[in-house]
Amino acid sequence: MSKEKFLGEFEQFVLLAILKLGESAYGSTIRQLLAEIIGRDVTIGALYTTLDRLEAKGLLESKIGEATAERGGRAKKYFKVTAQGQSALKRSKQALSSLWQGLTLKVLD
Amino acid sequence: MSKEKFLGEFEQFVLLAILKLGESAYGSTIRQLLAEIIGRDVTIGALYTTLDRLEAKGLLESKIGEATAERGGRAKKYFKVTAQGQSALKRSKQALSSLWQGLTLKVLD
DNA sequence: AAAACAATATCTACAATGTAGAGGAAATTA
DNA sequence: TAATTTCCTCTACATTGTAGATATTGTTTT
Repeated sequence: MSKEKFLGEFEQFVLLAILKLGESAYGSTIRQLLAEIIGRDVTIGALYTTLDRLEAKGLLESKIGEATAERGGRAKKYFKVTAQGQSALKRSKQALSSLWQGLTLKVLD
Repeated sequence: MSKEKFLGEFEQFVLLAILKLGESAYGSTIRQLLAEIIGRDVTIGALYTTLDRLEAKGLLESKIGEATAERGGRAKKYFKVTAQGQSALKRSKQALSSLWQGLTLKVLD
């Protein structure tokens, strides 16, 4: 089926963050980790838009958590990288590899 | 002055390719090297559009070569990464670093 | 139970980047 | 000067990036 599309860079970051977060990946935790990884802030709107798109493409799946919050608030939506998401990421990594090596060797430091 | 914008991934690849090509960076050589690096074809239109945009942003500069061709044809347009281009790339590399390391550690192989 | 509050997600819009392909320019050669 | 070759320009549209305002859904307060 797949068109073997390539992931955008931000998409890759998002996927990675979710992978790292494991069970606790939802909006604000993702956003937080992302900020650390990327080194700058990410607005909530930017994040959710990307999350939705990745889910639409089948690279992520989500489930609404139970509303067991302690201090009120809407239920969290937990995300998880699908198998398809993993392979997409794996492919990206391939291409990234040459970029990374190139940049590393090519002075720039 | 700078808005400190981030480079797109394809833009990074293009910049790197030009850096690697040195004196001989023009349309078709860039396209060729890019194909190797990225692992898939890049249409000529896609390439020039990006080249132009990078130049407009001051990350690249170009000069038309002398028409000393051997078998006819229009003069080549040679590209070169500016100092500004180098630093932009350097900044991108920073962010890429965490992505690359994350992907490397996070199994996926 | 209504009002205020808190935590989270959805929607809408627009900007930037990615991607293609048809077509135009300039030089060489027949 | 017409044909051929090599290369670049233009136009258009798709995808991804980014933001902010707003809606939902619980809890706590009054």
